[in-house]
Amino acid sequence: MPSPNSYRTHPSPLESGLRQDGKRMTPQRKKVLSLFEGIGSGIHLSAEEVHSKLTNSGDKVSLATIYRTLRLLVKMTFLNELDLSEGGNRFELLSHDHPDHHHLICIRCGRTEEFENKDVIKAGEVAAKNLGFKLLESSLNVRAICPLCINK
Amino acid sequence: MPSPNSYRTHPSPLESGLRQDGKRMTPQRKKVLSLFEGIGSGIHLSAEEVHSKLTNSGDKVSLATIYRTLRLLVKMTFLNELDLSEGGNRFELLSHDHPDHHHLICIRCGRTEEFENKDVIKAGEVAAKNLGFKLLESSLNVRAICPLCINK
DNA sequence: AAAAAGTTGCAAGCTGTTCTCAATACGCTA
DNA sequence: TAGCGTATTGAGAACAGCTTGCAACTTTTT
Ligand SMILES: [Mn+2]
Ligand SMILES: [Mn+2]
Ligand SMILES: [Zn+2]
Ligand SMILES: [Zn+2]
Repeated sequence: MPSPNSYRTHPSPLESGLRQDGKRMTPQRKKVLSLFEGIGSGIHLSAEEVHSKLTNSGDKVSLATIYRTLRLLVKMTFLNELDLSEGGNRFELLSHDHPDHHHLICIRCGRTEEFENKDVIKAGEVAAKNLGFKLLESSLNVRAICPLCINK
Repeated sequence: MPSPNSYRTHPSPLESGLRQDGKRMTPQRKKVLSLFEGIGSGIHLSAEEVHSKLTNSGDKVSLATIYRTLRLLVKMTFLNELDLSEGGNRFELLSHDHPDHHHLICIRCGRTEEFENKDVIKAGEVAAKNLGFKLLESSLNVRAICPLCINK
């Protein structure tokens, strides 16, 4: 009689995505994606932060692998990569309800808030069209000072 | 009889801006700003490019000084600093007729076009206001592929 | 079981930028 | 216009963030 573990379990989206591209599921890849999934959307982590969060929870994944995995997960559209300027790029879970949001960043403390705006998306589309460019993505970064940092 | 040079000439905006802050006018600073003024607005140069343009025209300014000067000129609002991602920040003459324009960047060849859009500016203002942030500046970067690069 | 192919960790390397510090230049004052 | 105090420079070391080469290791395929 087969043990419970011998039943083939449904492959996760990550696993099937990897498989159909000749790539392999590894513990490292699962850990990185799980971290983002556990933490939820709206959180913007640097590679270093991903590394130390995993390290702190006892999972050792080398920084090089973190970088490789983040790149892969972005290509696979599990994550979104942000260039908020100041101190390295950041990554967030790609949320399918808010795919096209923008960011308001406090340049003092780094606090980052999200917002959506149809006109901004339109503006990018119009600009690309007018000049005959094929649009990939547009991102609005608003640099500002948050209420807590204003009098410092 | 005084030579023509003995007449006190009007200090340039650069010079007077520097003076009132205890800073000094130097040939290096003048050269960097003149390069941008000569080249006109709408050109987005990296620090390396500024360095090699000056070097090629016989003016030797160290790269460290280029970086220091660019930072200074940004603080003095003669230049605008752009983070177009990919390969270093860029600098442009701050044009007072088009202070708030945005950029459409070809990710293949780096060609960068400018456009203006009132709604984008509004979007940044609204977002900052809603969250109680003090707005500094907002920039929309549209990543795209230009007509020349589309079939490559 | 062996071979093939993908992945990892480590360390070295790279790029863009800042910093350290001795030498130099600027601009005020006498 | 010589002298002085301070700002600035150039050269290179240092740094941050990220990528790469490679040997060891882990799947997967045959
Ligand atoms: Mn976000
Ligand atoms: Mn511009
Ligand atoms: Zn803040
Ligand atoms: Zn192009």
